[in-house]
Amino acid sequence: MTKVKQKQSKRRIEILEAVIPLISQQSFEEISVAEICQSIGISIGSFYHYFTTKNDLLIGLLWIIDEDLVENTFPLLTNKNELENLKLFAHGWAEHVSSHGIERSKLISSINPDNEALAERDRPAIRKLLEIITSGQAKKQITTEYDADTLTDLFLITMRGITQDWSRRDGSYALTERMDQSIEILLRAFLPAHVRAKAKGAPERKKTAKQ
Amino acid sequence: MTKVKQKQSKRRIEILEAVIPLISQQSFEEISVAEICQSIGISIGSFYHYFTTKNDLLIGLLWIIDEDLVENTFPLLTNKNELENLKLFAHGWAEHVSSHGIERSKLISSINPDNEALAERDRPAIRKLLEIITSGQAKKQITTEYDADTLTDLFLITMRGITQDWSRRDGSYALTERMDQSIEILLRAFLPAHVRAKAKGAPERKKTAKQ
Amino acid sequence: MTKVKQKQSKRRIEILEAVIPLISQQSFEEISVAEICQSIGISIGSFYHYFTTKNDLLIGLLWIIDEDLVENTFPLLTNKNELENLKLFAHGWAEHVSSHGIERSKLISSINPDNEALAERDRPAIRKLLEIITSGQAKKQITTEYDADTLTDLFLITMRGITQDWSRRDGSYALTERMDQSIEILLRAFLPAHVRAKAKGAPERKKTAKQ
Amino acid sequence: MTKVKQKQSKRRIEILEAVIPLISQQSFEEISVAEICQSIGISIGSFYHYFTTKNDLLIGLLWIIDEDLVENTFPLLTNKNELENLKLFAHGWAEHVSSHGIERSKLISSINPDNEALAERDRPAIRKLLEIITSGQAKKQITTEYDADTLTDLFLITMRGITQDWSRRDGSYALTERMDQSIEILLRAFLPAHVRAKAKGAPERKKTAKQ
DNA sequence: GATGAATGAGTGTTCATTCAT
DNA sequence: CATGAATGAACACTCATTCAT
Repeated sequence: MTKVKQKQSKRRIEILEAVIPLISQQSFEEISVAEICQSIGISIGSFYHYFTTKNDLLIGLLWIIDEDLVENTFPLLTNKNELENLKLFAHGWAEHVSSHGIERSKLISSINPDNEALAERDRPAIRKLLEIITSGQAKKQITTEYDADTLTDLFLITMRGITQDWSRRDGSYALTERMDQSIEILLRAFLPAHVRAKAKGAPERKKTAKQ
Repeated sequence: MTKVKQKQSKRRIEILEAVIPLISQQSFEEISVAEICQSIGISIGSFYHYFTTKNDLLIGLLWIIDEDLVENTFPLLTNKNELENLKLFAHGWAEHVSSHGIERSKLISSINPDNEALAERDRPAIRKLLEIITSGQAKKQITTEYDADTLTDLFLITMRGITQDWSRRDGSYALTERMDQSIEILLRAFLPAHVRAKAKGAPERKKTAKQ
Repeated sequence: MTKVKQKQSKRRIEILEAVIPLISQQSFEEISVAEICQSIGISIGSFYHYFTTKNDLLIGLLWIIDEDLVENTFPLLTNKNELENLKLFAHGWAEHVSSHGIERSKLISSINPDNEALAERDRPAIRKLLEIITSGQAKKQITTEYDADTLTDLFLITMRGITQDWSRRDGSYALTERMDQSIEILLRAFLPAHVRAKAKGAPERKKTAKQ
Repeated sequence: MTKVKQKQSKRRIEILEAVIPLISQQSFEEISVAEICQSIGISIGSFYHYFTTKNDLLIGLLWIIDEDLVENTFPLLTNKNELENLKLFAHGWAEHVSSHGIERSKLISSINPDNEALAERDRPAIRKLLEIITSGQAKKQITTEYDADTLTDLFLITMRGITQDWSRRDGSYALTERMDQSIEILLRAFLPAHVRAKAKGAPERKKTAKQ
């Protein structure tokens, strides 16, 4: 992260922020470097001064998008009940994704796995989730039948799965509602045995947000 | 479906089957029509005799891949306990995916939602899952606190999420084990209230299959 | 002509006649042999049985189009006044062209001069015109200040020029009216000196048919 | 026009001028972009840096060819007798065409009428002719039995017809002589009634320039 | 730092023609 | 006579990247 951070000169960040809106309509692969440069008003030469490669731009984009998530969502996770924090986390994630357009959501999921920098993308989110779940297990709010890593992964995978489904369907339904409901169901599986016995489940039968 | 089926001449299917192994190494978008033709030993002209477009080839590929899944997995789902059938379904799906290489798995998830043929891809799987879950609810094996559509979607999304995680990580862990474990956890959320009280969860603490 | 005629088997003519309507919308070059075959319901193999080449088809097309002109226009040219016959000839030509669509008109003018058969296309028309003009000169109806060949060429070139202008403008005006008027003017130049002195020109001032 | 003019960078014009000789041998449609680039020694990438499309090149070519005609022919049209100016105009046109090769002449006449830029090509020429004829009518040198537009069109169509005949026959005769003679005859039709009476026509019988 | 002209391999696709059956 | 699968050179055009100024 530090290495990446050093690279982020002021101008570079300005360019990144100018590029982000372009990704709302066309996919990253569809848009050419020339188009990007013309749209944001810099020369191709300048572009290649700040980014070694088009892929380098992608990394930069993911970096600032992530920063955004961390800054806006993490501070909210202060609930005593860690299950609530998990719900808030998922809700914040969904809001973050849906507020930035489908293409950007696709951008995030279109990971080129060759790239180490990209593979590391989710680290802050993973760490935060792991903290919450570990804490929840300590507080007996979350089952200890499975270890925290396992539950973290499942939680993350489910969030990503929901997000992808939404972008596959071109954002045709309300992502946050859908996320809330799905996570509510998933979290039934996170309850410890003694709580599960008393749980009443969803108060009423609900239809999916998705049409 | 019939129209698609009519198109599937013997030679066309031969070509499709010859193309599949090529997708194990490079992504569909990375591989050019010329490369495909050279690899499988037909002329470009012949290729365009059987496929109107490169995208037409993609549709054809997804078609036979789906057929494969349906033929090999669906007949196994004969358990009286529908929760077991769900586990078998997910297991069969994971086996199907992992036995065919990462690239092919990526192929499946790289859906271009513009394409109706592709959008319909999951239909047989969705219908089958819906049947199982509906039947499970009728048999009081699955919670009725959420409707069958909602649960089906969550199940499908989780399966897809797991598969994608695996291909994102270039198949670096055993997909089937991972799938089995994750689905086992998810299915805790599917239990009806009266069953949950008695459930004992996982018999012993397990580490994730993923390293 | 005889050599060409021998080639014209019954089936060949049937095919030619089936192809003609296809040329009304798309140009000859735009339409592929495969499309032609599909449209008229023969196999590619059959096509190449009757035509050695796509260009061979073109020659055949021009041949029957010409026949049409000869059959429908020449019999009308029986006026005593040869200037009237010239007008009738031009009028018939214009009707012939405009009744068969712009693309067919373009087809006629898109002559590939490499091709001898095509170069000879206009011969019957030229011969007929030459007859009329020669006769007109003999009858003192047409000036003898220029020889018949010269006048014939000018007449033909003007007719073709008018036709081309019309097809260049995608048939946006009435060709026959335009032809009549232009030829009327041209024929003023064909009058012998003693007639010109008495001529009154056009009875009234006219606007061009073309908008 | 201004927009087009702005596009004409120095390098672009250099390329256009380098392309012109290539069109003397093969038709524009026959020559590929790759061939053009190789012949004039630029990369395909460079070509597409200056021309958005192969058709864009065509427009550019017509543009500079027209400029040439205007610059070299229009200044000569200063005669008091407008009929003489018409002859000079036609002569200049013929010289212009024949000095630039048949293929270039074909290029000019192979107008794709979809293209607005191309449709406007003749405008300067049309306007100039109209001026001459209108002026000639005012001076009683040209008949007023037909309006200036009609006569202009006929004149232009005849010139184009002659040019096309010449290029159809692969430039096998002297275009300028042919043009002069044909226009001389045509202009007999342009004479006002009172002049026609006195006209003596061609001083001696001439054979067509064309063999 | 900034520019943008130059590069050229690569793309998906077309199509007249051949020929074994 | 008839078929249609097979061919493969050719096409217009794209685009990430380099580098001299």
